[in-house]
Amino acid sequence: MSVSERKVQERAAREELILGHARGFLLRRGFQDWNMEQLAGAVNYAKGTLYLHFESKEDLCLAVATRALRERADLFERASRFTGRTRERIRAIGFACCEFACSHPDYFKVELMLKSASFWEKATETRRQAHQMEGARCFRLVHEIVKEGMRAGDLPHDRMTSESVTFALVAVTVGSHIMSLEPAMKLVAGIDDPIRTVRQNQDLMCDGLGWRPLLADWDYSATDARLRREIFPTATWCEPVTTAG
Amino acid sequence: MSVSERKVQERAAREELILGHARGFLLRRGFQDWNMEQLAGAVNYAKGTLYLHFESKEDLCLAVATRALRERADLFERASRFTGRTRERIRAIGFACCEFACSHPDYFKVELMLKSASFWEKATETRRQAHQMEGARCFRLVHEIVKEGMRAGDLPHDRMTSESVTFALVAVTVGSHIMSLEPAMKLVAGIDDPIRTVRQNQDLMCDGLGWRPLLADWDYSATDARLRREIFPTATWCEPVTTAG
Amino acid sequence: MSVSERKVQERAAREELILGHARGFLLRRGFQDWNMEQLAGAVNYAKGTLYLHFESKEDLCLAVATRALRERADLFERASRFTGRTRERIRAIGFACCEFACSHPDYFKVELMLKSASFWEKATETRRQAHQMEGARCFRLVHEIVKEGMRAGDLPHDRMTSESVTFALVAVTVGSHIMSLEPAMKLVAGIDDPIRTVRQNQDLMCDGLGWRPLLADWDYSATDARLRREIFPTATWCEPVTTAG
Amino acid sequence: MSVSERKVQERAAREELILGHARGFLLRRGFQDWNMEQLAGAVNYAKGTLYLHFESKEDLCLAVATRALRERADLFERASRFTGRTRERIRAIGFACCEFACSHPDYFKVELMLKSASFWEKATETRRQAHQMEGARCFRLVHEIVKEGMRAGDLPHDRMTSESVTFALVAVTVGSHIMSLEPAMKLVAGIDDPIRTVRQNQDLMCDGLGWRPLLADWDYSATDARLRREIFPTATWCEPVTTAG
DNA sequence: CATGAATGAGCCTTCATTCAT
DNA sequence: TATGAATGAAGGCTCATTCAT
Repeated sequence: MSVSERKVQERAAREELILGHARGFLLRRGFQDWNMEQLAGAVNYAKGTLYLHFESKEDLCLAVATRALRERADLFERASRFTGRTRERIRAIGFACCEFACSHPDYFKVELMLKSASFWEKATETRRQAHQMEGARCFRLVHEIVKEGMRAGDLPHDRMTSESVTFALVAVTVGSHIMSLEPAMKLVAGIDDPIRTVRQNQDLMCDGLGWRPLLADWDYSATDARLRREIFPTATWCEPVTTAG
Repeated sequence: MSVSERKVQERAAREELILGHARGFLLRRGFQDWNMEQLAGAVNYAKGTLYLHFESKEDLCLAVATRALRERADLFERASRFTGRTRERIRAIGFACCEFACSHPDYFKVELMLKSASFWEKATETRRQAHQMEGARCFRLVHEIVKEGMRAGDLPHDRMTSESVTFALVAVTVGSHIMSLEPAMKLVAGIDDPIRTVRQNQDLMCDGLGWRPLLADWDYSATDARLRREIFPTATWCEPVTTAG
Repeated sequence: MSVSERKVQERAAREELILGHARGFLLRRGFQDWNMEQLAGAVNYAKGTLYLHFESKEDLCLAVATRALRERADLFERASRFTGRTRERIRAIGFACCEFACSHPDYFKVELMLKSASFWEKATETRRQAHQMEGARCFRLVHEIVKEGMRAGDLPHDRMTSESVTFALVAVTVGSHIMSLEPAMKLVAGIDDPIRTVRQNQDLMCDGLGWRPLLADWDYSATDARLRREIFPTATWCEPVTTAG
Repeated sequence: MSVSERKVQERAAREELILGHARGFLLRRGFQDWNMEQLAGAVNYAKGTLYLHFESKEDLCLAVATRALRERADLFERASRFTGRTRERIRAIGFACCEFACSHPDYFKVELMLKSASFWEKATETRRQAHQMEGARCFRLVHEIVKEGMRAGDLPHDRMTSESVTFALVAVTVGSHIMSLEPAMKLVAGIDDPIRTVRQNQDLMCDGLGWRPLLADWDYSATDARLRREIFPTATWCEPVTTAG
């Protein structure tokens, strides 16, 4: 029993090792510019061993994406436990977003890749579902807060559906992240701290949605301080001073 | 003379033909899942002929993207001629965005592709510059209106730089387009008209930015009607009735 | 008549132009590293025009080689008219060799190429024969002098056949030329004047063959002076002072 | 241990197999007229397998040439151990030359190919150096004997440098080999035994250089007999009766 | 006659995947 | 179970040659 247990553990550890290195490759070089041989070399296992864990290169890459997405959802979940007014709570999600972006810079590059290639055909059905599930989890966690905001009267509920509001928040976040990646954009728009920009845009969208208390009516730096203390005490990300308040 | 003229025209026509089919391939199958032979077959020319027009597959694909981006910039330019309050004018850009998205659904898929691969290394310098120029043109046209909004006092100028505002608008637009492509997202968020969603999110962002007149204070359906009449009389896109006003 | 004459002349001139440039390409880049398009560009005619003169790339290259070989044979013929003892006369051929090598450095590179590729299959039969004829002409001119040397008693006729002697002379000449091309050889053997080396080796071979008067018994610098005066007054090649005598 | 040993052996054996067939192709068809697929077919391995051994077609071909050159240098080395007068010793090298030519007829075709193409750019640096090293080894072994000949007073040392003498010997040998390849030359010069012709020309050159004892003053058939006995007992090449002595 | 656009066979090389050991 | 040698399909690109104008 203990032997088989250890085997399971070792197998999991190795899978983790592979995924970690694959993630590095994926972020740095995209999908084409590396091959399974190089990955095998990097993790110090044989090529064949990789195929004991993943059915194909696409399968492996999808696993990388899913694992990241799961971390993201996990962070969202933790952020969901934050208490306070609903706008404070959605802000916690935004914080989680940034925490995630910090430890996974360029994650969206990977995510984008999934949209174009023939990953989905070549990946395992199981893994496909796993990925969609994590995506749905992220959406749901935001959606819950949105719905509560409407119930609480913080957020108008007669203008838009809760789904549309959720979508708007997701869109502004994803868009901000992606455009931040663009070096030309950074230059031209004078963006020196991409993550802060993401948060700012989220704030603007919340204000636009009429989610109270508006930026002008509340001291969100206090919220952030509490959030950090209660939920993300070990946050790696160092938030700069907000000037927009 | 007439002969050489015709030749030039025929060459241009064929280039158009190639670009058109390449665009179709790109949208439907991404970059990997087709090859030059198939494209040659589709346009009914020989492989070598393709290479009389484009130096490499990457070069060709970049040309596809640039052509689309140019159309986008052209539409922005036309929209820029719209008169009225600055918020109305930025709305005209948003309208142009939608007009573009209508005739180029999935354009952003192509654009995203450019971010990840090693296109840029393998494409001609000329074409690289052409692409960046069109991108800059789009940004600048929006930026001009933002700056005027600030000058006119429609848009607060002490909270954010004009570049940050522009970036926020770009981000929400791109993000909305991209997320709309996601079938899962459509389903889960109940999005039936993606383009309307994009416009709505732009509106929300403008409100969030405090760009007056706010959605609640102005009848933008009248603006839209005038815009259609004066600038886009032949708009292919049929805007649904706005419910958010 | 005058018109058709001019046409013939123009055609010949153009063929000459093409051959001249092709020779340059062949010498500088071998057979592979240039294409018909580049050659057409260099001579300022269209690709198709090249094919009005030559049936294939191989055919063209063979023509280049043959033309050079003909010049070589022509020089040999002129050298053959030199009078004096047979060893002086064979020396005249050696002089012709060097004169040729001077105006066609690296000619042997081209000649070597002919040995390996599938030129012969792809070239016209006519051209094949032309090439062999010029080669035979060169051989014959040397052979005649060798035979006369034997008849005159300058060259032993009981040790070797006249053909073998001729072959030995050809071999030492070709070998010296080819090895001179080798940069490494130049370096290692300290060869600063390849052509002089060729002549020296020819001399050594003649001595080895016992062709009188031997190097030690005759003032060949006087022979050379007369040769220059009588046969090659316009020799481009400036012979260095012979030290071996 | 035994397993890995066998693997190494098998790998070496296959490399040998590939090189052998490549050599055949190279000799029979030059560099252009065959492709890697055909070679793969000939050795009954897949195309990809070839690339496990060699980085490119050029690399492979250079390896063929180097391997042959190494054998040549090895034979030279063995010949160098022959004792006797220096002219006898240089004759031993000539013998080695012929022994090599016998087992590698047409080797010079391959060697010539290396001079013209862009092999050197596309081949591995390692292999480039290996080739040059073997070439230098051949030259050095001859050079040593030449220098000793001068020291011993067998060879005049005031007429030519030792390097020039070495070069002359190399030139006559290479030239004789190459011209022997020419079918037309064989015919016209009545060469029935090319190798004997090479040796004869070497002898003539030695005589021309004044390397004692001259052909007329020494019984080299006795030397040859001893050479065969002491150094090349298993010589595959059957020397014909020398008529020139 | 001269052109040069169009052709398409041909080739080297890569690399995901398999499977015998 | 882990390996890594072997595979061979696939694809981008070149270029000699043709032929309609």
